[in-house]
Amino acid sequence: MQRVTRAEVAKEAGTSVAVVSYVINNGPRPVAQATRERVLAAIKKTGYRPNGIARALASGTTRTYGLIVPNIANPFISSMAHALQQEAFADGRVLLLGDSGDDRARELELVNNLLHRQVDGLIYTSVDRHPYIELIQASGTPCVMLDRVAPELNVCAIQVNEQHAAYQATRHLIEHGYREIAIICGPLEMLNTQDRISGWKQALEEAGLPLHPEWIFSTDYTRHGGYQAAQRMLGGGLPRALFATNEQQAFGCLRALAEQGLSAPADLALVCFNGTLESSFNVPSLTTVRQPVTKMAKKAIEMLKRWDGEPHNCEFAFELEIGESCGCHPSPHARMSK
Amino acid sequence: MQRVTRAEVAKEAGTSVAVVSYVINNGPRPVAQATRERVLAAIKKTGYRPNGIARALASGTTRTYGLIVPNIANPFISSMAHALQQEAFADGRVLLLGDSGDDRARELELVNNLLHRQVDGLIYTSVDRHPYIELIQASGTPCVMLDRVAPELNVCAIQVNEQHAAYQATRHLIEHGYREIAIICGPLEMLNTQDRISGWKQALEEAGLPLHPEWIFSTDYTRHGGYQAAQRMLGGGLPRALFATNEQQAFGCLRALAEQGLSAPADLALVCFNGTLESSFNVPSLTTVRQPVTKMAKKAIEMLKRWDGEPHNCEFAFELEIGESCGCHPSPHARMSK
DNA sequence: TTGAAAGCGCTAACAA
DNA sequence: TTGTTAGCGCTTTCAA
Repeated sequence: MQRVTRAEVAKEAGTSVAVVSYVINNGPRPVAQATRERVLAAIKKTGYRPNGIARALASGTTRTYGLIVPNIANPFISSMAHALQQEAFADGRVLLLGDSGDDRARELELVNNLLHRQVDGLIYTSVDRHPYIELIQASGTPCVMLDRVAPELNVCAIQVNEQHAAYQATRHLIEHGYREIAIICGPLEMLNTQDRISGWKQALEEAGLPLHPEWIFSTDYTRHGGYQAAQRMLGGGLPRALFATNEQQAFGCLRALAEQGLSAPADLALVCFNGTLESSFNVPSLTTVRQPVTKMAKKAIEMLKRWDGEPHNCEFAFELEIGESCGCHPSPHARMSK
Repeated sequence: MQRVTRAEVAKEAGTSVAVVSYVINNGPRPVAQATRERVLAAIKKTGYRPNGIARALASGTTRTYGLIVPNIANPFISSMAHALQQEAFADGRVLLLGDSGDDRARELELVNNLLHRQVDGLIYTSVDRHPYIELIQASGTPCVMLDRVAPELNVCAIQVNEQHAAYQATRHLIEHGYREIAIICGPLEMLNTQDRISGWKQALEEAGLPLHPEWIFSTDYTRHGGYQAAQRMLGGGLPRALFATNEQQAFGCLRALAEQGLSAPADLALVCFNGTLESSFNVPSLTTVRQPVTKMAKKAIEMLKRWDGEPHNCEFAFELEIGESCGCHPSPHARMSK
């Protein structure tokens, strides 16, 4: 296994172990050019590799961030994870991945696990937006939430204003002239579900449009959830437009529609939340609220680096990406039937 | 920060530090019931948390596996990562995520980085299937490849027989009666591209069908790649059927078709490789080669646990999931036009 | 059943 | 500029 240690390199180079460290770390002490070269030669000759664990123990930093997410298989989350890893690596760190599998108990285990591992920071999205903040704060570990959490928890968070985004998305449907606008949303007890519903409501009320409570279809944030919600919707009077609160629900919904011979935007205009590249390539492409994933990732890492223990809340501007599903652009389907 | 150490717990409990360890680890020595309770009380009182890094240094195991992938934002890969994390966690370990960002140089950095971190094992998919095996073997770190690699590299690998899968997928199109069958594939220098092309060829030759070299559309394994390849394809004489060598290429292709008012399976029958849940929910759903992700993840972790240094190669059975894109089932589109 | 103490491989303060 | 050495917090052997 990993046999060679620093002592052997020092012996080989005829120096002390400290000098070997100075060479490897480019500090904190200067090393004479000649000595440095002897050390480098010795390292090459022995095939020495510094032991990251020993280093972490002595230096007090693991050069590791923890990332806790509900489910890495969600494309929005994996694209965020991708961006975070790129940023973290630029900072010389790698990510310890904690995938809760949409399970609250598992999430708790992961929080504990990653804290024990002395991560230098934690980037955290809770399964149900009831995060285990006390644990993290008690450990003194820097932490950035990637979600809205209850304001009374004094935490750092990075997010877009989801209520406003939901409002804008719904506004967009209203500006199309649609008057019957339903919503497929996540579990009602989740804070972000509540935000998105409330943005939707606000837009409807402001426009003096009917707000049918039976047009709130709560379900999981999954394709299957969207599919089932849409089936329930199809069982009643079909609204003219729909706001789906994530991309996967939107796809599930489109599938359910198609199975009844219906499609967007012809039969139901659609906008959704947190679109990824999938939204742009889908047929029809989806009109969607886009979060600036790369910028947010950059900021998250920066907040961990400049940690001061204060609860900063950083809000990012979202973008409403116009696709074909709302009816703005002629969709390929439409062209097809020409 | 993390103040409390084992020494304080020992003092609080009036025992030695060793006993505290015995209690925490349930061994290797038995501890008297009364003592154990005193220790547990002391732990609770002081809020002590074992330091995972110190533990790793002393015990020689980090309880961590490294995962190196080309890009976590690829849905097939993220679903594999999800499954791997679940399995690893059941084994008391977490994953260090190394996302190469489709960059070969970055991949090398990550391999080195994770090896230095003394991961207990490595699960590795190379960007271009030319993995840095020597480095890993030199470190003695257990490693399982999730890809076919050159047979002369003596490594552990888990995979489906991609050539055979490509053959079966193409056979399926042939059995539909299609005679003009193109392929959108990845970069030609990649081993898995070659395998998939060769399965496609084999099926065509066996059936005595024409094999036009200009019907091999090589591109990136991305949506955009598939999109561009399809545009090139549309510029020439359109084949009747197509085998896309991953799911993202298939989606990109469908998009390009739609923009010309064409769709699958009516204008072009389509099968693809490595479908995920997206394939099933897409309209039309995709006929696709499915890898048994969960089983493969289980096996990968097991191989790392039972590491013996021998180069085992473990082949899994794939499944051809029939969707609408090949023309087997009436597609929602078809129904629509009824 | 428990205590003392020798590492694990490195960082960095202190001395020279 | 370089060498010596005391930790970092834990595991585990050796003695008691």
